[in-house]
Amino acid sequence: MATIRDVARESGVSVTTVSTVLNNAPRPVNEATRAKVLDVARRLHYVPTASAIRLVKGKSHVIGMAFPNVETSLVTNYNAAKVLAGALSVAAEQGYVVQLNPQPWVGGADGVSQVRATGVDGVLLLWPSQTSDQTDELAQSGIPVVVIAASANSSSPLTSSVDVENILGGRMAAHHLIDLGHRKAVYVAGALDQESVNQRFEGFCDVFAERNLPKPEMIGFSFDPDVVDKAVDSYLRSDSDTTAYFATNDSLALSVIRIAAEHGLRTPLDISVIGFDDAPFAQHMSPMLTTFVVQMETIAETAMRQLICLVSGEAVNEVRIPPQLILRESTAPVKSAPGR
Amino acid sequence: MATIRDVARESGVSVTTVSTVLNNAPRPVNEATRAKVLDVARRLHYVPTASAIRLVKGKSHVIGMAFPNVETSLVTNYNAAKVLAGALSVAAEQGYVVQLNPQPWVGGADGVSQVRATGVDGVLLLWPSQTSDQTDELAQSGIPVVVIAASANSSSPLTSSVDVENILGGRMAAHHLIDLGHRKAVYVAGALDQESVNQRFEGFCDVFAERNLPKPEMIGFSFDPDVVDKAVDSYLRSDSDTTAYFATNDSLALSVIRIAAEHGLRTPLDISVIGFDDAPFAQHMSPMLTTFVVQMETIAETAMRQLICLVSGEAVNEVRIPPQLILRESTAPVKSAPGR
DNA sequence: GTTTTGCAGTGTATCGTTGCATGACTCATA
DNA sequence: TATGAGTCATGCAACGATACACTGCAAAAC
Repeated sequence: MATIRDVARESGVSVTTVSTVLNNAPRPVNEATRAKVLDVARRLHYVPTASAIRLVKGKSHVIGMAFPNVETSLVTNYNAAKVLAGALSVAAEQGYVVQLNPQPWVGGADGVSQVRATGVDGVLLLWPSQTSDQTDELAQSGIPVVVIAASANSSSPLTSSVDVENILGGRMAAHHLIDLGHRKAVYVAGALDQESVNQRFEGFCDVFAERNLPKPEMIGFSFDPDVVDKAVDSYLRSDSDTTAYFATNDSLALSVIRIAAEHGLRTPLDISVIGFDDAPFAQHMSPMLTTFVVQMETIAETAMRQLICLVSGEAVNEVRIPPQLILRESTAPVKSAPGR
Repeated sequence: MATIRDVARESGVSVTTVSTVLNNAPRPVNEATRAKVLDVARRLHYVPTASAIRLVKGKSHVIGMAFPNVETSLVTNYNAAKVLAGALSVAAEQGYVVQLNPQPWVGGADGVSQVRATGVDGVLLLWPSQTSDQTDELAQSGIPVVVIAASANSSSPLTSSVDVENILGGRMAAHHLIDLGHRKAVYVAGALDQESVNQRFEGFCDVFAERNLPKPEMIGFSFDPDVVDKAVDSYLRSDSDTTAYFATNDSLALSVIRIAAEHGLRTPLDISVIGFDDAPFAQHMSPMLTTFVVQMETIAETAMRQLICLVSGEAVNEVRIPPQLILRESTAPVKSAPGR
């Protein structure tokens, strides 16, 4: 492979002049010299070495995307591919390249050093389960981080986050159900430690409080779907006048509908169910699920744009994207004569 | 950020010694010196600069994956995520990182220079639609290429490919249908220029020839699903004794079943249909589709392993992975009294 | 005549690793 | 007791591309 020195020697000029010509740098170069250099470079099929440029420029134009369990989440989590797609389109547009990191960078003995060692200009952190202080550490070592679908929890100017407006989502769900005449509602949590779960519950409860209605109960504190199923089952067994269910995600909503059916409760005739995320199956099931669309591509695009700003030294502000309520068949006005 | 020179100065030794210590290089270093260097490096939070290491080593440990239309294919093509997952797991295991390239590297004025400029050690090329000679050019400039789900068409020792054993797939489909009593079959092609389509047809026909049965017709030469639909429709209109359909992919198989139903033909009572790829919907539709499972993760893993071998200077041989026929409900013995 | 301006181009430092060189030893042999 | 061989510990310099600081030189401005 030809180097810039080869081109310089062959052209009879210094490497500086070759560099100046090939980069169209704003410095005067004699036209004859320029032509000569260009010709030699072409003849030798000269292509500058990427790592040499990155070394001197101090920028790699590579963005690292840190998925939790990349290998599995890409195939199982329909949002992962969307986020990737959104991030890629902006990266391409801005001349950046995306690198996928195999292991969860964050966490572990020395995650920060590991990230630094990969030479990325910035990190896009996807829904980290632990709200870690690694974000801060990365920012402190000069690597900007933008968190997607969680908050950054950092005061550093090198961090930001783009998340769903979860509290608003909870409020919208509550308004919708209350407007349909429902008075007693339950929130099916699924996973406890994700802040989004709590935020949606918060917004949900706020509206019930504002309307002077009883505070919804939260059930199903677990990652394990079986545990949640049992919680829903035992709740249905003990309770008789709850007519509205709000689940943190569509899988849980589906479970609620199924388990309720086992108890003789038809959706939406006897109960109304709202999910979250608009999973692919949400519009193919029966009844079609009323749920929230989260524009993951948009979120990822915004996050990537922010990250590139941070890499370029510009400041950014955190962004919250409102979810969109999609009215389908799983919610309906409460029966005029309540009680089974 | 501290550099190796800072560590050397602070420790009172040369950069060579620092490098030796930090990399555990097989050179004798005084124990006191070693401890001192280690201590200083820790105190200064020294992390070597990725691009500097890549520059001197001449290896980036980065593999580029070139998708056709990355942004869209990741969300629409269920195989894309699987390939990514498989490639990632092997890359992680072998200490490599995967980079996603936004544009189709291959094709365009100077795709080869572009790839070289990204500094990847090798390229994983996914089902390239044009069997391009760019593969050869890349290999000639020293960058190994492994093609997934297509053949490399290159004699360079720096290229390889991992593909489905398409001819075998075609043969298996033919054997299955003939064993069920079918005598007249049609192949629904879908896309003409992909070699896999032709290879499956080749294997399919071979078996019919061996059994002295009429050569199956190939219909639906188009990328456009509507055109294929029309071709299937007009074939059904003109033909009355074909009982078996083999489609290049599951979407087409689904179309065949739907269009046949419009003609009053029930699957599998009146006709049998085989698809290819085991799309997610194949086992949720009614009738559940008899189709071929292609272990895309395995293919991607194999391809990544081959690529890493090539990067390390080892030679490899092309691999063909046999597809697996999944018997479900869309194929059945031909009716004893044929003719509608 | 002196200073300023513009042009054309060169020299050097930068990152971390590695092949080669160097110096200070010890030990054995002549 | 010199000399040579061997070992241990360490240093020097080159690698590629760029940015910055610099050198001449000529012509124009004062």
